[in-house]
Amino acid sequence: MVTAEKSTLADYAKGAVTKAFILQGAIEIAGKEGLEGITIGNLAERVEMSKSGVFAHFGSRDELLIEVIKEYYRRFERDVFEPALSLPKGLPRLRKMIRNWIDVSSDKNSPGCFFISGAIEYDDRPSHIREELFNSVEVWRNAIRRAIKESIEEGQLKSDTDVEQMLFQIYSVVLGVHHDSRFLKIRQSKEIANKVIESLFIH
Amino acid sequence: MVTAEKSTLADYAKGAVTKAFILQGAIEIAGKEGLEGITIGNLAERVEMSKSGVFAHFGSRDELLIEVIKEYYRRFERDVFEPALSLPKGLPRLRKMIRNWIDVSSDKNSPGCFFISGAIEYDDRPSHIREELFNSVEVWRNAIRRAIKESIEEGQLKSDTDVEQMLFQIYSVVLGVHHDSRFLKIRQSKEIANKVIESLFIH
DNA sequence: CTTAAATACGAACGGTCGTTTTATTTTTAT
DNA sequence: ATAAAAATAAAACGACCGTTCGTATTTAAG
Repeated sequence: MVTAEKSTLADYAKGAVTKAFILQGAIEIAGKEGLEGITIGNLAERVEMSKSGVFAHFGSRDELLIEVIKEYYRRFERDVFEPALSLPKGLPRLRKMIRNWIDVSSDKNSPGCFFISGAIEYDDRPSHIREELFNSVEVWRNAIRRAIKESIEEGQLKSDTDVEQMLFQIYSVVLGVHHDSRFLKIRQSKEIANKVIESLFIH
Repeated sequence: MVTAEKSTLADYAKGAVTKAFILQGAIEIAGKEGLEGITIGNLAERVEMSKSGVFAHFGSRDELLIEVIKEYYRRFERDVFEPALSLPKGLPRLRKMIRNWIDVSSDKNSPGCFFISGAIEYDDRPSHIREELFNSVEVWRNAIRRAIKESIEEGQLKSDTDVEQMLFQIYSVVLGVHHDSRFLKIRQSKEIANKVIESLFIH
């Protein structure tokens, strides 16, 4: 950083670190209580700051939630999508994407999948938060769509495979494993889910 | 009602009517905002009563929510389960149960399925509300389990059908149609869901 | 018709909510 | 080292939360 380059306010060192720390706390709260469970008060308590100190980093609760979703999206990309890119195009990659997704959705130590819990929380409430969530979900769905198409092109899925139906079935299975492992506390739901996913690919 | 029969306090005429009216309002709120979206305040406003007037019928917000779940369960039984009983045991009945369930889960004019939205709202929060919801869901799942078994016994499903896996697949599809129609606003999700359900029964 | 019980209301309680304002401390750049 | 900028805190705001209390109104039984 040499000349009179104008740097964004939020990108100064200390501020960015604290902000990341706050977002981490927010994600942890949302993992247990849902995105709507994040309040300035309980977040401030968790990160041991004053309410106004937390608040100042975001300007509003809505903006805070939007940044939480953005941060979650980044992590999702890093943990679920990108590791699958090391595998060859087509079914191997698709399979890995889904497996990773099932892992984060069923693992009780992770905060769960905000794409899933958020979809319920904001299904009937138009807002910027909903839009942010919706966009993230659409990007992810497009990634799955592409992987399905590539699997067809590679000849690993039947050529008459209905992409939208396949997407629906995959998405449904992950919703199922999220539901069964988190709400019903069924331990073997992950195994069943993976078995069902395989059955989608075989015939 | 003739002699000195002792009747429950809550079952006197006027009170019961008002209570039912309040519960109706509560279900409508929950349909839009979720069960956690029900507050004594917004409910009182909706039914045009005072907060304390509403409150007196239930004694606590938790008890109100529990009664909302119980009322929803009764309606679910009446609208989803019971109409299927007129069809013969086995696949016809099972098919009808699932179709009805898909209908209430995807219809945007209905409040949606509390078994599904509630499962997300209370997945990590132990409480009496969660227990009530959990029990309702379990009763419904047992009804599906039984219908699957009867379909096997009638020879309409393969004899080596894995009941728990079939239940998982059915439940997942309904979670999928709920998600796609309510959050993503995909109109044809109901048709896809029904198609997938049929594919489960065919082979 | 009277009277007791059931029902509903209005006001207030202590809390928490998101947010604003003012002041103080800490960090960064000169 | 000093001054500007950024970060944090403390206190208070009006709004709403679930709940309690005392009182009035409505209902139903005698």
